[in-house]
Amino acid sequence: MNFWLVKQEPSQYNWDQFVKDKETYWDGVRNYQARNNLKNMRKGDLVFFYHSVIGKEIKGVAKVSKENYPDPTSEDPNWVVVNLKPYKELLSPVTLADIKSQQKLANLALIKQSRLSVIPLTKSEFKFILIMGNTKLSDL
DNA sequence: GCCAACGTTGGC
DNA sequence: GCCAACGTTGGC
Repeated sequence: MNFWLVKQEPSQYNWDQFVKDKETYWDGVRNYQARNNLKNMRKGDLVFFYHSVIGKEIKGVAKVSKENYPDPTSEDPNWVVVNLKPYKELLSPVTLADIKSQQKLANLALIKQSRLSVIPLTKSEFKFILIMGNTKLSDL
């Protein structure tokens, strides 16, 4: 299983809307590095949902429910989406400031490449952030 | 609201 | 193929 983090501005699409929708396709990725990460997602992978600009915090965990397919919002076959389902809300959201204060997380692309919107994480990074969020997952 | 970082575009 | 100009993202 692999671990990821996706970013979105909550004014455009936020965690609460995602929970209401029950499932969504993650569209609008127009960056090759982020696109390549989308393509590497496998069904069942766990994905942090991060609110950029407003809040700047990880709100919850999503699960990949469908692997990459062409982005229905683009004519260009280069771009793909995956389907995500809400899996678990973090008991306490983990802020960017929290993450920056942790030496263990200093190598996260979230910090190093602030413009990348789809980011891979290691299992230990993922687990560490879950602990920071006071959240346990039964299948980890 | 500003600006640094970075990706993309287009002229040469 | 290089690089300047420009646009976008996102933290502060």
